[in-house]
Amino acid sequence: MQTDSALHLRRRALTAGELDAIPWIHLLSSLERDRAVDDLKIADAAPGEYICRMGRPVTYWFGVVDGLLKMSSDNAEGQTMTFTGVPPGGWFGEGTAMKRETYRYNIQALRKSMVAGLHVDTFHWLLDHSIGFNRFVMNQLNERLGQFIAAREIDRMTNPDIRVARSLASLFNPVLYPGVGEVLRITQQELAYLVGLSRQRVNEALTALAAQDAIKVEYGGLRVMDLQALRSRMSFR
DNA sequence: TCATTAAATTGTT
DNA sequence: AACAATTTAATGA
Repeated sequence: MQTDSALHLRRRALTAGELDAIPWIHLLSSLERDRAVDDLKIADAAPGEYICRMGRPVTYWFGVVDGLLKMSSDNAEGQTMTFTGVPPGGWFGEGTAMKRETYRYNIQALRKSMVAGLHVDTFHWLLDHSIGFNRFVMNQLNERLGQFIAAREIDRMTNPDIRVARSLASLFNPVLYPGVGEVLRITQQELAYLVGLSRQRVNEALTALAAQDAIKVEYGGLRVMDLQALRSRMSFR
């Protein structure tokens, strides 16, 4: 299905819109920003294509400009476990980039996406020079920790409605994914892949959530009406 | 720009 | 898993 070759990042000038989709770019001084922009590469990822694979040495710190990615890992039995989706505005791999280790998970495009990459060396240079960048990364690590703890809870829930609600809530996380905003572009099929349910069941759960005015179901996407309701949805049915 | 057609997505069984 | 209904994207005059 997908080729084995690494994602091909090409260098080109990013448009103003693409730069705006990079949340940390505005935290830099003009000097730092010039250096970052000069190094930034951009790539299109086809559906199913791998952005990075477990065990490969870290070369880039990645961010989603547009589209939707899936973060997963393969356990000892060879089964694939999905951790989370990565919507626009999300950056990942900072932990491994800091330690210059190998990727600890796979990142795969769920649909045609646009991915930006910052070379690890530049990533380290920014850590050494920009306080704003450090703050961003620290905040990022902290927020993701919270998200992964929440993900463990989600995994232990049996009720599909709640699983869908909580998974959605984490995709709408404004700190980790500032590019998402009010409307998350995701099909019910894609959400089904992420949550690990059938599309039918996801559709049913979404209809239920819409009936409670927590979300609005739109063609090719979902609109949050009440993020708090998604987060705190408890089991009662 | 509009009308037609194909493709994607959704709702339902 | 299959189907029909609906929405969007693509095409070409």
